[in-house]
Amino acid sequence: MDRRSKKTRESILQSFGNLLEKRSYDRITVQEIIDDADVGRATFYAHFPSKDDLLKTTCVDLFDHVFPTPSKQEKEDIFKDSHAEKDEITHIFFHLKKNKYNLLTALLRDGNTLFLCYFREYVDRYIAANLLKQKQHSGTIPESFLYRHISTTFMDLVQWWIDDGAKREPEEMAEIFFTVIHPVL
Amino acid sequence: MDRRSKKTRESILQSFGNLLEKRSYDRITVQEIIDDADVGRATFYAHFPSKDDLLKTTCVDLFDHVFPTPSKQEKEDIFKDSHAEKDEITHIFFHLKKNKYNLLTALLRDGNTLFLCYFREYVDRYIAANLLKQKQHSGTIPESFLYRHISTTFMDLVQWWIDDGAKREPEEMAEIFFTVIHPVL
DNA sequence: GTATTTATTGAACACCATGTTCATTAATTA
DNA sequence: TAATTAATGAACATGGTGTTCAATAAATAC
Repeated sequence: MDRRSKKTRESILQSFGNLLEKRSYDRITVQEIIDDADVGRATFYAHFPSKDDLLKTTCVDLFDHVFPTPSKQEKEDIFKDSHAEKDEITHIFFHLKKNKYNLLTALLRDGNTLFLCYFREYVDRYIAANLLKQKQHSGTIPESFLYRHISTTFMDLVQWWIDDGAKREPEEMAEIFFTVIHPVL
Repeated sequence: MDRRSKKTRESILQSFGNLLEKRSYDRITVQEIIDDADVGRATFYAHFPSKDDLLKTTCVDLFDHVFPTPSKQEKEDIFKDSHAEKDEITHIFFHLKKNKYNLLTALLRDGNTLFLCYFREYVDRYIAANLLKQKQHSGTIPESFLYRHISTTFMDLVQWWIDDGAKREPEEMAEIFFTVIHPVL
């Protein structure tokens, strides 16, 4: 890719991230972004068709770092024991704290509907791929609600953790998650 | 109150409700509301300082119908057994289906952040007042997350129920709620 | 090194939505 | 009947999004 394109794109994403830490998404204007990124208006729209698209790209960047795709050696590990499951969740909390933590904090605090949709998309996929391997049908709880409930609980736990300053250790968070979720599994 | 004021106000709220069933909140314009309600622009702003304020009024109207305030004979019932708790939740699901069901469906489908804030406000208050009477401290789960988790689970269950067409009976919903929640209480 | 392609620029523009103002008119209440 | 209160609509200020285009600068191909 052209060096100019790359620089422009990254400058926009960077500025957008900075601004998100100061203002909620709705209250950030394209004008502010391009002023901060120091690019022309037309340039912005050459890279991103809309502000919402910029948010989308940001979310994809973010979550692709956080939720590993089970592609490589892990593909062999289809039959995991429940210990491995806990390690998986612990791992996610590590990632959440390490990669783009400020950005995630800003987006969660904001609570924007679009962002939450992307977040849920990734969590749903991740939970389905890693936590629902073998399950017996519980009596009272409809399956479709159960799946949803697990994703929702995970998202809610992340939000609570970060609201609290992400002070607790990843291991402890995984522990809490399974304490809440295991009885219904 | 002046008959004119009352009529205008109700006409606006009615039209807003109608429109919410067709379009998401963000995509409804004040112009559409006043066209449908057949009132002047200045009149609209004499009644509601902003579109967001109209949403707020709508939410308050809605939730005040759904979540009963424990004011009258119920004040005596402070020491409820767990059977009464289940009846309480059943009761809420009845209300949700009976009162302004279409409006609620529209607002939930939309998923607007502002609406969800009001929803959570009411749910938090309700759960705190009716479900957290006597509780022993569980070991692993921090109390502040537990409270939040119960509210979130309730909201999520309502959303799932309504997405599914609210086909299930209120009693069944209360059953599901406690099956999910009781293990952590 | 020159030519060609590709990206950036900025200013002007069209568009649309919010919320305000005000003088006029109509309904309500005293 | 007089005084108050509400409704009206058109014009307006403001501020945001996204587009266009001709000019310019940088990157790449030859």
